[in-house]
Amino acid sequence: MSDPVQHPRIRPVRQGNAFEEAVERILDSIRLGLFRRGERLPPERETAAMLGISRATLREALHELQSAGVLEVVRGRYGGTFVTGRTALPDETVPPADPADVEDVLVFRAVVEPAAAELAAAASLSAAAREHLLACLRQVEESLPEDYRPADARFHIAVAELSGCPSLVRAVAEVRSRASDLLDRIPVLAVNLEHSDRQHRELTDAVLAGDAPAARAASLAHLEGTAALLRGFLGHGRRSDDDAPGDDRGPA
Amino acid sequence: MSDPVQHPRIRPVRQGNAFEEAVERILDSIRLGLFRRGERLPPERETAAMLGISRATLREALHELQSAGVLEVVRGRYGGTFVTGRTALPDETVPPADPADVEDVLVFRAVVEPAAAELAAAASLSAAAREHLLACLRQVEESLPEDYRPADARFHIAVAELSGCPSLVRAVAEVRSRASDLLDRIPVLAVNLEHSDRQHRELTDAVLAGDAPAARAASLAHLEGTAALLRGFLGHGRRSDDDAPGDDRGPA
DNA sequence: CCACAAAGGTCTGAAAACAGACGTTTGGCG
DNA sequence: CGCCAAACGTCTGTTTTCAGACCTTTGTGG
Repeated sequence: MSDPVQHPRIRPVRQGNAFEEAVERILDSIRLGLFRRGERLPPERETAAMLGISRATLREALHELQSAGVLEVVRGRYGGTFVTGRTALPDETVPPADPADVEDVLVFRAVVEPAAAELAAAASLSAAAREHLLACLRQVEESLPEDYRPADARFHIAVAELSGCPSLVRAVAEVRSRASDLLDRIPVLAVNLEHSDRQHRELTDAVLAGDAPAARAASLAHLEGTAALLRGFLGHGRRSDDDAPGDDRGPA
Repeated sequence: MSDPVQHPRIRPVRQGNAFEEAVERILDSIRLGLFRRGERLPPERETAAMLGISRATLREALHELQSAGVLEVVRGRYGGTFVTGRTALPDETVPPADPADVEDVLVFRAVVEPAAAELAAAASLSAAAREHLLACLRQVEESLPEDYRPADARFHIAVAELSGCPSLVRAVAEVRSRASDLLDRIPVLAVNLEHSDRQHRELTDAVLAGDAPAARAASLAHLEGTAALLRGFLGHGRRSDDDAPGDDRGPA
């Protein structure tokens, strides 16, 4: 009763505690490469304001992350909350993935990421923006395998940022976080990284060249690898082409 | 400092009270035509669970909506919480729209709605699903002008539901709600409705025919009307074509 | 007429979250 | 050396939210 898809707005206004949610968000940001090893989080008051929670609640979250070894806190001037690089929580259990959820993530991702790439290519980019994109690209290429995922995520979010559409950036970041959760459940093959790097390069070139259709196509192609992997390990193998959005890249 | 787009995951875990948020969500659902005049909301316990809040908090929200004349409550068996049709809160002030937000809504909408239409067309639809879509279409066509907006929203959400991707449905519903807020700020021209109805018919036909590219194109074309309207009244008139996503509908 | 089902109505004590003032540590600068 | 700035650290009282038991209303059906 009460199919949730029939009530898309009647859904949780919060997921669990403010405190747990804060832990998740910060961890997410680290796992997405938005805060890197050695970097400092914004001051507590600022972070609390960004999260819309009180400083007391934020501090609970920071303590949790601190005792998990994810963050280190330094007092005094030029102090702050620093990222260690560790990203595992002690109590993390990995429940089996729901195939419907896998499909949802993959489809939604195939909607928002290519669109973001297309918009990024269509936008007029400042020199600084171009440089930033290239920097993110280099960092993926130079990252060690264990740091690959965050660098990769950060690169893709950087692309989305160039779209100039904040809602789209949020959507990309969120779906990517969900995808990462799923990817954590399956083994990583180093062979794929090189292939991935090539695709990143293509995507970057298309964006910088202002070639929107090419950027869209490159993004889609890049997603297909992950999609196949996840569907193979976690889904029920529904791989017909006709549920892929944006299949207008082929001959019309 | 701390550009929000740089921290897409560090954003409010809640917007205001649970109670206010609940009021918003329910009102949203009514405005989106997901609950119609005379319909009954799910039982309090169920709604509270769906919203992830306690029943006490939900009841605060219901009381607010009740005293605003939006809801009517009937006790006893076959009782429940019923929608009156009124959708205005007493204290609603309309702050000027932020042009950046207008642009964000329009762009994001142009990303998710055409994608949803495309997926809906590509999906294999049950007879019931087809019938539901047609029913929603008819209800838009038959709606009185003052009920047009909710019927219209419901139709578009129905299309999104056919995509089979819950995240996409949520995204469509949310962005449509934001767009409605903006549309409330500008005058409505009855002339447009007929045009709109034609486009709805085209979209429906494409979806039912399984013609994904046509569905995408129809959806995009339909959005352009609203987009032009909103940009004209509220934006700063940036109307170059090259920031429209999915412009692959024209000759490549 | 009575029991039951299905809804809303009420109450209470506990837990979570908040706001905001105030304290402490540390490094730079004059 | 002493002051200041910019962080984190602590505390207190209040408000919000929760969980869950229990009550009341009302239509149906035996």
